[in-house]
Amino acid sequence: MTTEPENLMTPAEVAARFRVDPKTVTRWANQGRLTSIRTLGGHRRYRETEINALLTATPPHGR
Amino acid sequence: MTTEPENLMTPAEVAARFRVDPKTVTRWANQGRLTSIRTLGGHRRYRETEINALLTATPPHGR
DNA sequence: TGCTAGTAGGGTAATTAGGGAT
DNA sequence: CGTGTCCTAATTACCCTACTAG
Repeated sequence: MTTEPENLMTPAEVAARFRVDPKTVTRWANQGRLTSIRTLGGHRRYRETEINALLTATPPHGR
Repeated sequence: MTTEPENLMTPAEVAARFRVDPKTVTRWANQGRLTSIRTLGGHRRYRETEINALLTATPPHGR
């Protein structure tokens, strides 16, 4: 299927994952660093899969 | 739930817990001693659980 | 319809990254 | 060897008012 429904997240939800201000998420979207989908009223929604992919940790390489 | 959201801490918060300069926390991350997650702007966030684990006191082995 | 929380804007202050000298 | 400090550039946080989501 070419049109799979995506789980969307609100700015506040994305901000909570990254521990940043919702405004910062908006800035990322404006800069094109984040895919944003607009509601008819102009509010942004974000793809959950993309957020999870960007949320990668660098684990300690112990010792 | 296979992946639960992690509570993240800012460099300043981690530094306050350890009573060190934020720059020192950055060094720990660069050396791979600390797990770090990056914002899209390059700022680091740290896992609260990991910090708490590292904050465990070494009790005096009394007598 | 009204109501409340959240978001879009824009401006300005505070943090952070990175390097380098100590 | 580890940490704190100085510097500049970049990123993020907080302030406001108006509008949208539900």
